Amino acid sequence: MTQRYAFYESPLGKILLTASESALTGLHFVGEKYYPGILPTWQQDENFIVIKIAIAQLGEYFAGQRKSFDIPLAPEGTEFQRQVWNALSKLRFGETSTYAQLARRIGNPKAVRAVGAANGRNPISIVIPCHRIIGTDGSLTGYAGGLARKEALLRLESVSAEFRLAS
Amino acid sequence: MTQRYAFYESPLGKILLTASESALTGLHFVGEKYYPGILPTWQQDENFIVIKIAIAQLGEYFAGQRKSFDIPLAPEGTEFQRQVWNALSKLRFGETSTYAQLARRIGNPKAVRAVGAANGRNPISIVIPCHRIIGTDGSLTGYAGGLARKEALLRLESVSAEFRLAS
DNA sequence: ATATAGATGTCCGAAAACGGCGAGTAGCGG
DNA sequence: CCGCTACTCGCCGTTTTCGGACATCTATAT
Repeated sequence: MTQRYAFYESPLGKILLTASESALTGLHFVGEKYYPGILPTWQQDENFIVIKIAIAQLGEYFAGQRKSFDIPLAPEGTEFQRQVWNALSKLRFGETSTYAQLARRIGNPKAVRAVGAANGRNPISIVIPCHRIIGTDGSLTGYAGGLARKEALLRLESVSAEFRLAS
Repeated sequence: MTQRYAFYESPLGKILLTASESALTGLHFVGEKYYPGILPTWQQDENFIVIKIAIAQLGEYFAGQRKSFDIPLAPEGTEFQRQVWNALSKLRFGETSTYAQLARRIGNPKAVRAVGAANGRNPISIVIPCHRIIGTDGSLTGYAGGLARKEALLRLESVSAEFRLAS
C-alpha cells in the first residue's frame, strides 16, 4: 500500500506524518520507540490534503489554540487495539484517565496490562491522545515518545485548561 | 584406473590426497564420513607433481598466506553434482553462502536438500570450498569432516579476511 | 521401477516471554 | 497507627520462539 508522508517540526521534536489515500495513518516522533521508518515506495508530499490539514491543526494545538482535532483517521491494528484507541479518542482536551478505567470502559476490566500495551502501540500520537492515560497512583508510567514528552503534553493541556477556567 | 596418493599432516588432522594422471581427484580427512580408503593397486607417491603442488598450497593456505588454489581438478560425479561443485568453486576466500542460494544459483531453486547431499559428496574438500555453505538461519548444519573442522576453516578464513581488511 | 534417506527451508500451531498495570502484603520510619 | 516504599502475583493481548509436519529433488539401494 503506497503511503504519502511529510515531516513537521514541533516544539517537542521532529514528527513524521503518514497518510493513506484519504486518511491519516501515522503520527510518530522521529526516533521514538516504535518509529516505523519510511519505505522506499512511499512518496514525500507535504501538500497532500490530509497531511496539510494535520500540520495546520498541530500548529494550532501546540500554540494552545486548539482543543480537538478534526482529521480523518485510519489507524491499523487488531480488533482489541482499535477498541482501545476508540475509547481513547473520547477523552477530551485536558482530561486524564487511567489504564484501569480504560479497561473497564471497553468492557474488559481485567485486561489492564493489555490496555497498556495497546496504548503504547497507538500509531497516531497526540491526535489519539494516549498521553492522557496515567497510572492509578498518578504516575506517568510510560510513553513511546519518552516520559518527558508525555509530561510536556499534559502540562500544555493543563495550563491551557486552567487558563480557560481562569478567563 | 590407477591412482597415486599421499598423506599430508594438516593442523586439522591427517589428509589423504589422491590424483589421476594429470589432476587432483580427492582430498579427504582420514576417517571422515565418506573416507574412500586406499585400493591395493594404487601407488603412494608424495613426489608426484600434482600432489606436490597440492601439499605446498595447502601449507600456505593453513598458514593464512593463500586465498585461492591453482591446481588441476578432476572430481568425479553426476551431472548435477558437478554443477553444484562448479558453483561452489566460484565462492571466494572468506565468502559464505547458503544451500538455498546455491540451489538458485544453479537454476534449480527447489533442490535445496539435493544440493545439501551433493555438497556432502564433494570429493575435494577445502579446494572446492564446501565448508563455505551454511544454513539460511546461519547454523553450520553439517560437514563430512565434522562440524569442528568446518568451524575451524571458517574461522581461519574470517580471521584472515579481517586481517586483510585491517591491513 | 520404486522406495528411502539426506549437510534444507517454509509454514502453522502451541507455548512461553513480555509489557506504558493494579491490588495486596510486608517492612520501615515517623 | 499512618503513610510510604518495595515486592509479589494475577491478568490479558501481542510478539517471539520452538517443534513438528510437509514439500521438493537427487542419489542410492531394493
